[in-house]
Amino acid sequence: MTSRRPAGSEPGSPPDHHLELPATFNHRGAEERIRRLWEAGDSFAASAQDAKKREPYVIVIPPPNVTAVLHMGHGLNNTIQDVLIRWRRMQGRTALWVPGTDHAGIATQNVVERRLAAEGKTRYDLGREAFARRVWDHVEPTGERILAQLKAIGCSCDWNRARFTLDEGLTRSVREIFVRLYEDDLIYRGRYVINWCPRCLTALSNEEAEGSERKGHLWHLRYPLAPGHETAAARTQAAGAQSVGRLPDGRWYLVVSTTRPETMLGDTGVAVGPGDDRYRGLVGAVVELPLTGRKVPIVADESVRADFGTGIVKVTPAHDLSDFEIAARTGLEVLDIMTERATTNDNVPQPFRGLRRSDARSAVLSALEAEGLVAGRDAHLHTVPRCYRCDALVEPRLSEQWFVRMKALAQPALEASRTGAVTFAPLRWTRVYERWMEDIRDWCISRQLWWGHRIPVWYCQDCGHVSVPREDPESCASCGSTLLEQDPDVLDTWFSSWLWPFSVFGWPGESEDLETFYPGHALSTAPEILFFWVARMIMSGCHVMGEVPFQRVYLHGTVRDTQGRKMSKSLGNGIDPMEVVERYGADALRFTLVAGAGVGADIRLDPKNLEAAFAPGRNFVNKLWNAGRFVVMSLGKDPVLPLEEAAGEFQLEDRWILSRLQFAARRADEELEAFRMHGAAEVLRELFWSEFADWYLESVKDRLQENGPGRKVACSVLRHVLEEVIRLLHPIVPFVTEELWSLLPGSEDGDNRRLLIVAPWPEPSRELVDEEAERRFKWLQELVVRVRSLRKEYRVGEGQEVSLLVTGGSRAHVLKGREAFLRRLARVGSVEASAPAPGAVGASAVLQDGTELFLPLEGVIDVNRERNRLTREIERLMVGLKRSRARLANDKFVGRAPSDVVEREREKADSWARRVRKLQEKRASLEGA
RNA sequence: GGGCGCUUAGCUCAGUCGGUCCAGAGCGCCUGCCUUACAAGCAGGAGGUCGCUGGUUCGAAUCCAGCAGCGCCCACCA
Repeated sequence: MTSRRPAGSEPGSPPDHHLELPATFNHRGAEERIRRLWEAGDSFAASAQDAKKREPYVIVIPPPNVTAVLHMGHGLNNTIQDVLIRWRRMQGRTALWVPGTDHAGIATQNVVERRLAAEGKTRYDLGREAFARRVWDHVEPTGERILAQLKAIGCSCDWNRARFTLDEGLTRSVREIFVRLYEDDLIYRGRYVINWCPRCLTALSNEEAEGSERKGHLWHLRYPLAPGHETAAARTQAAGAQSVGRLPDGRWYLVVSTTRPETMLGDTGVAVGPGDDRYRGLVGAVVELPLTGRKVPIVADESVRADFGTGIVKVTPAHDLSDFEIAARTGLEVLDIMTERATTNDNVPQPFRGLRRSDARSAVLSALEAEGLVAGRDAHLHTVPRCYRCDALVEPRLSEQWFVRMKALAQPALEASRTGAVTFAPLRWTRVYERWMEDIRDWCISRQLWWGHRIPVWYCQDCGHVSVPREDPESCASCGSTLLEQDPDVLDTWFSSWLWPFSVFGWPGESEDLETFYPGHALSTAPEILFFWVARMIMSGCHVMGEVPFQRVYLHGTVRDTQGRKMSKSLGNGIDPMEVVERYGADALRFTLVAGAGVGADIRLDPKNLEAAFAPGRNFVNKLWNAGRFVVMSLGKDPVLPLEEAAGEFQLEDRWILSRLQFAARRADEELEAFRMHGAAEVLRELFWSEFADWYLESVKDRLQENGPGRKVACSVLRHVLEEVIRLLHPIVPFVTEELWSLLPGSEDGDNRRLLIVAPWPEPSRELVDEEAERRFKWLQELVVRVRSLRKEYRVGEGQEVSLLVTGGSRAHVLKGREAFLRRLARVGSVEASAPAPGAVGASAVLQDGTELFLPLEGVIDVNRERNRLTREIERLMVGLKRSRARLANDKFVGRAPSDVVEREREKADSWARRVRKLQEKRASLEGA
């Protein structure tokens, strides 16, 4: 067998073509350069023309908010999308990924308002137009940076198609859909109790008011009955009701319970349950509302439950949704007591005007207290709604707003899920989606903001005519007056996002793009916006385009810190993806995220230790780079034999790795198909690292030193497998693979003169699957590992070759001609198929198929010394073991010591006993078989 | 109040149809190696009653029931 010698040291050895490749992948230099190559090659662009030749595959990006730069959640989301897009592109699809950003109404306005506040100003100081300019000034650079960041992590979007939800085209889409829905009576204006954020000063949709638990009080208030209704109260008390009584001045009162006493100023009635016998006599009576002196009626309503509080409820229709509904059913008046100009609100008695909510509460309570009308209070845990953008307590408030009628829109979207036209991964989200759709409520879309799409509605100041036109009107369509005023409000930011899958392709209006690229295929996003966005896109898609906007929805997990908290700016536990890209490279970021996140599973990363958090990706990329570097250097400049021509000369390891490659390629496809990106990453890591690098490369090193057919065949396989591995890994780690691709010498089909990004995805070949080779090689692997293990056990250094006796089993013949292999991988000098001589000293092991290995150790190690060492160690252990056993045999110890101490003692003894047994076996093997 | 999810090695997590990938990976740890691809590495190890209790089955991490702990979503009990 050829002994090892330095490459290029004599004629006949491989050409010395030292390529000066650095030992680590220099991501800082390479990524930018590779990105330019991709862009110069127009690799990301996809046109309707292309799609005629190759079937399209379309993803529209969940447009990041222009409020701020990207966080790790975006890193995960966009890596997932890019993996899908790159994979499909290599499969030969016209892969189109449409990028863009979202104007994010409230969120963005808040950010800019906070900045103004720092300057001591409010938006009113600037006025509407100047404020809007100010927002644009913030949004434009941020939007640019977001797109640059997406590029930095390797996203292969068609950048020429980048859209913004507030750009001209999308504004047209918003206008068109608003007008259409209005014409179809699916948009209406009405006075309802909506969620009002008193900090953002705008209405919110139901979804934008998030429930949060809060400790508060349940107050019990006494409401006196109006003169003339005493008999009703007396009858009630006679019937045994506890919540009716008499004040010192003789007036009768009822006790009502409320968590928000200040709203009593807006009460217009009191309600009891219709089936509540205690209060049957009260219905129809009149209460004199304290502090205001208003006379309000007592009504019966089925929403009032007898078993909560006193079973009597105050009704404040303008400030509580359920009270509003009671009023609607019973005809109670609606009285708004919280207005922006509260100081002039005639509904509120003078002392309580112009107060904040919390001040109003204490003022009302002390006033009631003074009149002896507070019966008491209980601690109470309740859920209060908060603004999803600023966390302020949301106020239910009667107000005139625009709504979308959702029932009809939801029907086809619900159907789409039930028929499987759209599917969710993980599957469990299907039910969540359907339940929401089933009892969907109307969508409040008007916002009292200045940043967003202005509501396209004009009110005639002369005749009151309301017009909702496609073009801005000059005069009233009804009376001709030019005194038109546009609705001051803007639309919910999601009102533009929900059109995204078709608005980005130029809707309204026919276009080739729309025709070609709608519907798309997959959507990847966070489950938080399932209702806000995903569900609504499906509704608008079905309604406008008659088809769901995508077939598959992948809802990925959340990026959290080590404590499981969601990463957020306010907690300061975020990780800046750009910092990771800078330090470890985009590939390291991507691999870590992809490999770390199961389907829909959260991913935990330590923001305080980026080094550890991204080690999996960084290590992998480095390994990939080095294996690639080794192959490139080994191949040299000589032309590489096409694989088909080498086929006749394949060695066992060649057949093995080629077979494993087919297996991994097939699995990778399956995993990606099911959105199991982590599964793909794992399969490919196993193939590349544990099989190709750890075993195959080591197996062929000797052949590479030759100069002849053996080397040629090895080079051919080496090159082929690396090339395929690089293709398979490209969607996950695009930069380092593209770099290696460019370094690989020209392949048989010459297609690596093209960029890897557009190279074909490997097709598993049935012919290269070789189960026999896999079995044999697996056996060899086991043998090598056992020999290494024995060497380690008996401290036989790697500098020393051992000989090996092999008997039994069914595969010993596989060893024929594997001397070089065994020497390299296990430092085995010679192999003999024979039983050890009687009395031979050595170590033995049995493989799974029954093959017996015997490693003669005499002469290799000092047997006597090793035996003595073992004896000493055994004796040392025996001392401890005996003592331990003695304690366990002692009834006093077992009886009195705490049970966990006894338990630990048992474990200790067991573990000692095991070790002693092992060492005794070792010593026995040294005595000779 | 409803609904959903999670609990597997010290840590973070895979585990598809119940059975030779079923007890796995990465990180960490121990031991030995700077072996000319890679110390961000190589080789050899240690480490887990798969949350608990029952049940179904020839067979359960996997299916069923109950329990415990954690987390998420939805909901107008004032």
